Formats: sequence, C-alpha cells, structure tokens
Amino acid sequence: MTHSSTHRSTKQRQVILDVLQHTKSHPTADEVYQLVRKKIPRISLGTIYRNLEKLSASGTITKIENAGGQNRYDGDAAPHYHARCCECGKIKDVELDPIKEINQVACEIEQFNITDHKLEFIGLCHHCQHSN
Amino acid sequence: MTHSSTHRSTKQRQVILDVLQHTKSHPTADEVYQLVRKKIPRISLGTIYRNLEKLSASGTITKIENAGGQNRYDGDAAPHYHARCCECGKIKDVELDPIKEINQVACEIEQFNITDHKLEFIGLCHHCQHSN
DNA sequence: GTAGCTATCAGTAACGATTATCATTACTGA
DNA sequence: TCAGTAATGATAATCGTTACTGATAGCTAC
Repeated sequence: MTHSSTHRSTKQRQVILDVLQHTKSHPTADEVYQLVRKKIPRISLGTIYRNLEKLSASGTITKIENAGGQNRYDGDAAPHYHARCCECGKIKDVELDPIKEINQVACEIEQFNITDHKLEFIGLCHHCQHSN
Repeated sequence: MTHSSTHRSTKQRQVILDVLQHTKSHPTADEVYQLVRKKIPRISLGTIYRNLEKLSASGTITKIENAGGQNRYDGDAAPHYHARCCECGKIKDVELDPIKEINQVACEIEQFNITDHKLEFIGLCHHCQHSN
C-alpha cells in the first residue's frame, strides 16, 4: 500500500553493487551471480535479478539492453557509449562524449518525442581479432 | 555438398519476404507469423524464425535486436536509424543519414576494430504520448 | 532492547521467446 | 523422371528472466 519508495540496505544489495562497481567488464546477470557467490555462497539468482532491476531503476547502475541475447550491467551510471564485440559479445566503454544535440535533430521527426538515444559500436575486440 | 550458395525458393520464404517488404511497421516474429498465416494458414512458427534468420544473415532484411523483449524485423536492408517507443516498443524509421565518420572516430579507441554502429533513439510515439 | 511491520531473502516453478529435433515434403539440377 | 538434400510442420527443449512461496531480517517506534 504505502508507496514503498524505501530501499533497505541489505548485505546482498551492497555486495552486488560493490561487485559491479569494481569490475571493468560489463557482466551479465549470471556473471554477477558467479561473482557475488564468492562472497555470499547461498545467494539466489532471483535476488541478483531483483536487485539489478532495482539498482538500474533507481539510476545507480546502467542496464545495457540490446546486447544480443543477455542483458548486461554497468556499474557506471553516467551516460556513455559502448562497443560490442560481434564475436564474443563482450562490451567495452567508448571514450566519446555523448552527442546531446542529436536528440534535437531527431526530434524533428514526425510524431516522436525523443528523450534519449543509445549508440553502440560493433566490431571485433582485441582478443577475437587475434584468435582467428 | 556443392556449396549451393543459393537458397531454395520456397513459397513460404517468398511470402515472408513479401510481407516484410510491404509493411511500414517493424513486426516481431510473431506478428510476421500472424500476417503470413493469412496467406499460408498451416505455416509453422519455426519456419518463420528459420527464414527470418536466413534472410537477415544474407542481408536481405534487417534484424532489430532487443534483449529482454522481442526482436523485430525490417524489410529495408539499407542502413538507417530507428526510434523506439519506450512505452509500447514500436519502432519507427528515422530520416537521418547514417554518420559514417563516427566509426573512424571510435576506431581510435584502444584495441577494438569498429566496423559498424547502431544508433537508436528512445522516446514516446505519437500514440503513447496521447494515451496518458 | 524489543515488538511489529514489511521489504527482502532463498528456493523453485512458471513464463515467453527462440532454437533444435525429426520425420516428411518439395525444390532443383542432371 | 529421379535422386539428393534443403526446407517444412509439428513439437520438444533450451535459455534468460520473472513470479510465487514461506522464511528471514532491516527499520522504526516505543
């Protein structure tokens, strides 16, 4: 009933957030699960999903959708672009300032109120370039 | 054996392609299924998926991936951007020339061989703007 | 501190989208 | 026409994710 805006601070949520913010990779839910289990062996995969959802809903982390199959999660909530390896699916941050003006440009399109955009680069990561 | 590069021409594949190329929307696999069934009532959903996969692999159509939700398919194979409604998930073409130069810029990022990019705008479509 | 409320938990079943399997059908080139 | 085989219809299996359950444990007020 009472609009539960409250987020309790639980050990599970803290560890999940900590793991995410201390990895350079952009892990899938399952990878987060494996990492967190090292600290909380009995944690449930459902708890991982629930907390990843809450954390991204509150803007603490970023959920990377469209990643070809599984979603990935990024401990960095600041807007930035990603590069995805079309071979292994790994994601890397792109050091490129977000182009804010482009939303304005796109806004002039018929009947669509643009509020945001996602730019994803596709290519081969360093590892996959050399494994062929 | 012989690398029969060509795909056989079947009635099912022709109808699927025809349906896709004659709709302005960007239907999901299931929506394609519903449309094709009007012409081939006994077609299987598996056949839809198989052909959509083949057609997009050969570059005849475009697969618009969307992790978490359903994929969508675009009869237009030429590179162009899309706008996605964050409310209903519908996709609309964006009349904006692809920015080719941006791949070059991103290429200068450490150890990633960029070959392509996807730019997707997020917002509210005309319908969802007025239904709230 | 502790009592009570309830968000969160672990465990697991259910779900939806997609893919794989398999026996049968039907293109295609000889 | 015929053989070879890609493609089909039907259905089972897979995979990521979400929903449900009773139990647990933060938080607040006393």
